[in-house]
Amino acid sequence: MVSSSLYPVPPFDFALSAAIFSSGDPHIRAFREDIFRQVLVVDTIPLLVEARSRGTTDKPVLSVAIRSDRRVGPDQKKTALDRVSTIFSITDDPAPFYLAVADDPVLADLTTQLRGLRAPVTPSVFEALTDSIIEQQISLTAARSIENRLIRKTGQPLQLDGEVYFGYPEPAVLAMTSASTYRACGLTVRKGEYIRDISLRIAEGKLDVEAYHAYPDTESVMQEMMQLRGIGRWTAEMTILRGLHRPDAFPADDVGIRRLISKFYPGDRKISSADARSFAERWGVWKGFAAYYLEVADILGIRPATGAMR
DNA sequence: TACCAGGTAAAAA
DNA sequence: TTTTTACATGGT
Repeated sequence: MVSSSLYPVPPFDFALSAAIFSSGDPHIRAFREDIFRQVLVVDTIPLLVEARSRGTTDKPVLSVAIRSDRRVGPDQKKTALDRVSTIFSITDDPAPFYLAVADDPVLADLTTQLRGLRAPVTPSVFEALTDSIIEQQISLTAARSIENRLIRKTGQPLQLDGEVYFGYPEPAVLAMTSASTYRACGLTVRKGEYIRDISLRIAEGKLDVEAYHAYPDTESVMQEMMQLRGIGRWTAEMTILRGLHRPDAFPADDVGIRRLISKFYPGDRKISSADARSFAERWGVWKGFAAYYLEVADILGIRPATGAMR
């Protein structure tokens, strides 16, 4: 076992940032008893990373243990640590975001109550993309159960201490996964086709979704992603927010986000996608992070101290 | 039981 | 060109 420390940019609240994984599958990715666990596949070797806080919100320190059934080299260790840094976006400075929403009474209060919360990022763009496809239309609970079945069925297993953990399947694996397997995991036949087609193009080297990180602006990524079958505006925005960690990606078509705006900014009627899109302009380039703070506040039952009307 | 839930592509009109 | 429909699971 290898252990290392990471030093996030403060303020960083590890327990708060990891809370979203509290209900996760312990053999895939979960936060239990103050420890975050996830399998990362590095150079085809599955590693179990265990991260816990050794510091405070203002002096944050993350202790990361890396476990495997094989020998872990220094390069693999570094890659795994980099991915943990990515997952919790520890190099982000929250200050500009907090400053930008200071004029919004609701967000100003929520960013105070949730100080140090980071929006988690998937270890790869590919993972954000496939998860977002699975989450189309159905409830998050239904989607999570389908995602977990697919990962257990196709992901790379890692045996440690009599437990079996699963890493997220590589594109090459999902490219070879049969229609009946996707269907058995609970995906629609069509969603299985979307994921398999995209995975195949990646495996063949005809598509590089990880390269989206280098694109200069969110709009250019959107346009490119929406050329892919199965990727509409909602899926592109969800993927960019969760996989690229771009603060300005805002899925205005999302029924959950619209419900959150209605809840935290009570108005006289339900809001449309267009309403949500124009409403979010108050948060400027930070609209995606703002939506995430609303979501976590909702999950944790946190209410703003001061009410605000639209 | 029926209906809705972080949509999308394809068929029908 | 615009509108309608099929899809699959989990919760209410």
